[in-house]
Order: sequence, then C-alpha cells, then structure tokens
Amino acid sequence: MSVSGKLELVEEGRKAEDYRLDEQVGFVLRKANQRHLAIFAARIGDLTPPQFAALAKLHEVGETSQNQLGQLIAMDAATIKGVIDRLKVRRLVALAPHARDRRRLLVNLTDEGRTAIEALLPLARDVTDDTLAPLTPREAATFLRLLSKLADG
Amino acid sequence: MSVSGKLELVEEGRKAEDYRLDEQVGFVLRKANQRHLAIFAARIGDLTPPQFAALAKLHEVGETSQNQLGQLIAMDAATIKGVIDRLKVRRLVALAPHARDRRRLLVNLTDEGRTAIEALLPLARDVTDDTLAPLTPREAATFLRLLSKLADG
DNA sequence: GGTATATCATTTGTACACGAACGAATTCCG
DNA sequence: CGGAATTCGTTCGTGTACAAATGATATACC
Repeated sequence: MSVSGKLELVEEGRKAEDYRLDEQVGFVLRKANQRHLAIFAARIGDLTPPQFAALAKLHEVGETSQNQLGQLIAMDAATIKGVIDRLKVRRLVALAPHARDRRRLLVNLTDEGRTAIEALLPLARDVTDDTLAPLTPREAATFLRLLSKLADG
Repeated sequence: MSVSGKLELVEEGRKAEDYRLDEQVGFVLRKANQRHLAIFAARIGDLTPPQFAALAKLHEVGETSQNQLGQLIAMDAATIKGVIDRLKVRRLVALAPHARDRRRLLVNLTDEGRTAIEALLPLARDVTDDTLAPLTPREAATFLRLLSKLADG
C-alpha cells in the first residue's frame, strides 16, 4: 500500500491505531525538559531554574519592574510573584517602589544576589553543555536553531 | 581577536558577561514547551497534556498498574496518582485491585474513556502538526530526531 | 521458614504555571 | 477635564512535578 522509503518526511499513515505517544513532539519535549531539570538540579542544587532565570536576567538588564522581569523570562504575573517572593526571603533580590508609577514594584539584585549569580554562571554553562552532550557540536547548533524557531512560533 | 565565521560551532567566548539566558537550551526548551501547551489547550480544552498522555498510553497498552503507567509516560508515583485520581472522578478510567499482588492498583479505560481518547486522537495529531508548523517537514524530522537523542540522554 | 531487600502506593511539603477575578493607579482620548 | 481602557500587582483555584517518609506486600536467598 504505502510507498515505503523515498523521503517520506511527512508521515501521513494516519490510522486510528498508530498514534504513538512517544513520538509526539509534546511528549518528547516534556521528557527533554525533565532531563534538563535533573542536570540543573545536580549542578545547581539550591536554586531552581526559574529562580536562576530571574537572577540571571536581572544581572543582564539591571533593575526592572516585577511584571517586566516576568515578561523577559516568559512567566506570567502570578508565577513571577512567587519566584520573587522566595528570592526576597533569601535576600538575593530587593524590592523598591517606583518613584513616578505607584503601581510598579522595582526588583533588583542585592550584593549577595549579584555575588551568587556571578558564581553560578560558570555552572550554568556546564548545565547547558551537559544537556547538549548527547549531540555533536554541529547537531547541537542545528538543534538550537530549530528549537528557537519552534519556541518563537 | 576572535576569528569570526568559519564554522565556529562551539562558542567558547566564555567571558563572565556574555551569558545570554535566551540562548541556553534549558530556557528555550521551556519556552517551546509553553508554546506547545498553549496549542494543546486551544485544541483539547478539557483535558491536560498529562491526562491525555495517560489515556493515550492506556489505549496503547491496555490495563496496567498505576506506577507502571507512570513509568511509561515519565511520571513519578506521586504525580501519576494525582492524574489518575482526576481521571477517575471523571469516570474516564476505572481502578481494580490486582488479583495476585495486593500492592498493585490496576488502571484501565472505561468505555467512556475509550470513546473519549479515540475521539481526541485526531485532534492530538493536529496539536503535533501545529506545534511543528514553524519548521519545514525536513526540519521537523531532523528536530524530532535530535530532540529524542537529547531526551534519552 | 524467616529475614533482608525491593516494589507499590500514599501522603506531605515545596515550587512552578496559568486562568480568572480583583483593586489601584495610569494613560488614552474625546 | 473626565470617563474608558490599560497596566501593574495580588489573590484564588487547579494541576502538574518531584523529594522524602511511610506502610503494606512481595521476592530473594540463606
């Protein structure tokens, strides 16, 4: 029936039966994410990836409002609030009211936060390297290009 | 200084400053996952991806124990329990004790669950297609291959 | 046969993640 | 100017995720 082989890139053999969960992007994406999380936790134990992302982005862009920071690291208002709350308790970030816009809450690194994130950046590179280790450098470059395309829609 | 161009695949320009969060695999992986989740929610509103995964896998393999099912879809015991609990309330799965091993809890689709998952499978294909839409078919094939390599370590 | 070990499921605690609803402050614009 | 629409932050509710502790049952093996 079906012409086997010959660049059959789009698998349109769509019977009700042959849906294989393990081959769906979403499922594999989730598993890849799990593996990355595990590698991250092994290397950077006392900070979660979202917490690290918040600190790293603050280090990149300096003081910003809470929601703005959330947008920069793809977290909605409710999520970023929880992350900042926990970082604040640990004194890695400090909050201040915005001078002219009383709705805004400015977030910035404390000295302690800056020291911490600068110490962690090398480890974060290792996390990236470990995650990409199953791929050759060439594959890794391709993968990152396609992944970005996918993420940005 | 640095030789620009010429297949410089591994970017080893590792100064303390030029860590860009937005280019790290983990971060982009998370964003890609977010986009997929949004597409899934738009197409399959009344079931979450983990719930769908559980039903789809049950449909694939038939009755299994709760933990076994969790392993098949990469969820730990605590997580799969929550998912199954919610599916049970909605009568999409049914639980039964294992005959010879009283520790085990057998999970299976109800008739309603089977009807539901079979109706959803075509939509799930659309979710996959939409997610991969930013890529050409060739790119999508490459991406999935590399992603699987990454996910499996 | 009985103990050491392993497996299955549950519970607890912490941390995202997001939709929806809300109040306060600001901006837009007629 | 002044009301409408937006933006900013908070809260609530639901649903993953995973580590760690626990109890019940099975299996291994001496």
